Amino acid sequence: MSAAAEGGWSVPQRLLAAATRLFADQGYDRTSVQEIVEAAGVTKGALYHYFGSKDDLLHEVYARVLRLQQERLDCFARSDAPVEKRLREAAADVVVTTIENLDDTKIFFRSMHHLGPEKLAQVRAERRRYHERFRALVEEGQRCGVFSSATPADLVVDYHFGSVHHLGAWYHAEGRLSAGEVAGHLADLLMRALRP
Amino acid sequence: MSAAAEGGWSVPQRLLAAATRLFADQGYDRTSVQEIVEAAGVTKGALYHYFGSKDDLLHEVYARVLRLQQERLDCFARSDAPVEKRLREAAADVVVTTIENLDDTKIFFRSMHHLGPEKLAQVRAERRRYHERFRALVEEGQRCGVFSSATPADLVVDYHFGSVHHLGAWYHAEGRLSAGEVAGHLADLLMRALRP
Amino acid sequence: MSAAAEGGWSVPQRLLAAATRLFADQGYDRTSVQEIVEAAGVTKGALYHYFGSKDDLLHEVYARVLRLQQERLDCFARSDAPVEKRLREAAADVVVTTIENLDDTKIFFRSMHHLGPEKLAQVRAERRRYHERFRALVEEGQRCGVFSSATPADLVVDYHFGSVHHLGAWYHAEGRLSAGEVAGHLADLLMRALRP
Amino acid sequence: MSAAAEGGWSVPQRLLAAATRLFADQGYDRTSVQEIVEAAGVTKGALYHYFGSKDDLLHEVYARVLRLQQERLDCFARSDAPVEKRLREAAADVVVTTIENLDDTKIFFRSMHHLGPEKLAQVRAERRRYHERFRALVEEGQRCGVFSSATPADLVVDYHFGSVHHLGAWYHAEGRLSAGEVAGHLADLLMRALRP
DNA sequence: AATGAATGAGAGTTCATTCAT
DNA sequence: CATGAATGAACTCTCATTCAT
Repeated sequence: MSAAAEGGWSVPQRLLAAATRLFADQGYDRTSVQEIVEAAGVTKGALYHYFGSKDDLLHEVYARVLRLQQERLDCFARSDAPVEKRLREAAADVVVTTIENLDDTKIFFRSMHHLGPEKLAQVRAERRRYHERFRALVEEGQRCGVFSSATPADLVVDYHFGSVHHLGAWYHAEGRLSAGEVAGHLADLLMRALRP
Repeated sequence: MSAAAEGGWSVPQRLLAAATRLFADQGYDRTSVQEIVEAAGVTKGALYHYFGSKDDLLHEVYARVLRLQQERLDCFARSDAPVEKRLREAAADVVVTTIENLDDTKIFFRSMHHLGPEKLAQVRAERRRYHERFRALVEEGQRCGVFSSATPADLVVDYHFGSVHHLGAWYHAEGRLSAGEVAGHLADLLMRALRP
Repeated sequence: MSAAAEGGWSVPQRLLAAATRLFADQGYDRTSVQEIVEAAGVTKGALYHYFGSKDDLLHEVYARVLRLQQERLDCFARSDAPVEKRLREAAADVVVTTIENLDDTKIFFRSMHHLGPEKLAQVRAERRRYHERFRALVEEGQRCGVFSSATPADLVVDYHFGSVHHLGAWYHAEGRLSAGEVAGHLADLLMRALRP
Repeated sequence: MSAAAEGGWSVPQRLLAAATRLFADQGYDRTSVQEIVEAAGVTKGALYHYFGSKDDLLHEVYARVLRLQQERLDCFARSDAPVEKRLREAAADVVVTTIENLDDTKIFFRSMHHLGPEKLAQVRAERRRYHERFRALVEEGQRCGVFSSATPADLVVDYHFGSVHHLGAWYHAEGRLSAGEVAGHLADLLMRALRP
């Protein structure tokens, strides 16, 4: 009954959803715990019953994004298609999932430095694994000769992910291009830059 | 005499320098006015004598970055070299000046949303002009046929600037590559992505 | 079965033991109900099933101490030994039982003011009876002339009990002196101070 | 002018006085910062302008008591009177000054454990020096043979100071005995207990 | 008998800003 | 020009207690 109230979501789900929206809109520091609990329709005590701190909420958002992206990338990387197809699809997919979770991603890249040291280290470690898996695809293609080796693979990865992070700064759902179209274009740019 | 003290810098200069370093290291919200004045070796009264508010300090940092980048871009765009040379040099130069002013740039992209509405509008307008001038170069090349038209010019610009914004997240002065080398690689990637 | 678990103690006993240790170590205000129930291995609901409030736990500790001390004193006072022997034994015994229940005694003297008014009055009344019974021994000796009458009896009692309260501040079980030795010395000091 | 307001006391003095009274009446934990600033007629900001924390206020009270007692004891100990006179006067004086500063002393013995670890260590070190100076007097008399050596000197000191700490529990200014009378009696008890 | 989610009031602390000097 | 005392509102977080289950 009380679970059915407020849209059938549980209290921690509602809190996480409210925090995500507010953190994305206003930034972590500019969002008060009071705003979050009001948006979720609960009291402060309830928040601290489920989350140890405001920091914890942020960490939960990160965990969700990291898990999602890691799974998608694994999926593409493990395919047995030619490496250029695998990289292209991974490069496009990270754009689509970023746009589909634009709030989470905005928070991710804007508020990461607000995490405490040990949580930050953990997030960074996961992030690094993600980057390395992506870089491995680039290096594989460079070794096979299907990609140019003119640019070090890690710079290529940073180049592409730079544009992915930047999506939050300009992409709007009501804009001219759909998520898929943007993804296609950005993946194209990457593939063309890698042509030997 | 007091200007000669503390390295010969004026009080407002010292305040701005201290604020820049602290904002870049800790973020705008995490930096207190008290920290700034202590780092600058003055008192709060002095800060409020020269700057209307903490917000004003942030705005000054922005103004400095915007002015610098605008000037550099104008310089390259106005040259009468072939468009591919002009774009390549502009693309590389924005990387170098970003790295040379990495603190300012970190602040720029991380704390923009802390500005009040009217200042934000002003900054965004200047930023848009900058983007458009850059885009004009891409479009000029596309019209001439020296660049591929497969990707809309504004997406190309966002792709490149994405990687520029991202520099603050990974570039370290003590790293493997010099600013010039990174700039060369990133400009290369852009030019290769634009090959017809 | 659940009584046999956790060392065969009942839930209220476990709660009282946990509360006693924590109150003595950290003080009443610094100890949260959450800590108590965790230390006792039960939940908050269980605590509030057996005790009306956190205050009640404190009161139970007091009741235990008061009952114990009252009984011991009665035992010595009712003996038909000479008054100097009765007083000496009572004075030494209160030291030993205080040391043997040092946690309870620490709480008693440090947290008494946390009780509500009516419970406080009740505790103080019992405490006063205890003092008066002790004082009666001193006065009896003074009337007989075996003790000096230079100092009013109530001051003598406060003098001795002051040192008893103070035990919690310095006595450690691992120290140089056993409880019995300390008791002997303190009782000696009292008796010597009372020599005519 | 603003200094003349509120009785001519400075803001930090008023805060310290208010805190002392409230800590003595209600205990440290039961006294809120809000109560203190209201009693002092200032705002919370003012309190934190002068004191780093609520803890700091407590520490200031301690520093005042410690300084006072140390000075008085030094004064008596350095005299060239016979040791029994020096000890008697010191033992009586600590009672008088304790009664004259009963609020501070209550706080001292009841709330010491609320200090943070490093401040606590500092206070304890000063306290120990005080005890040792007192003990040295007892030992000197024991060596000369004017005091009995039946009880170890440190136990004697704890015995006396126990009764001093205890004063806060029963002494009232309106009571039967003046501070000087109580001091005389307690010093008498000590000296008689030390008779060979 | 026992759970644990949820409350709501209040805790200590921070901070940008003002203003008399 | 510059000081620094003082403000007042907002901040994150804690906690004893209740109640439906």
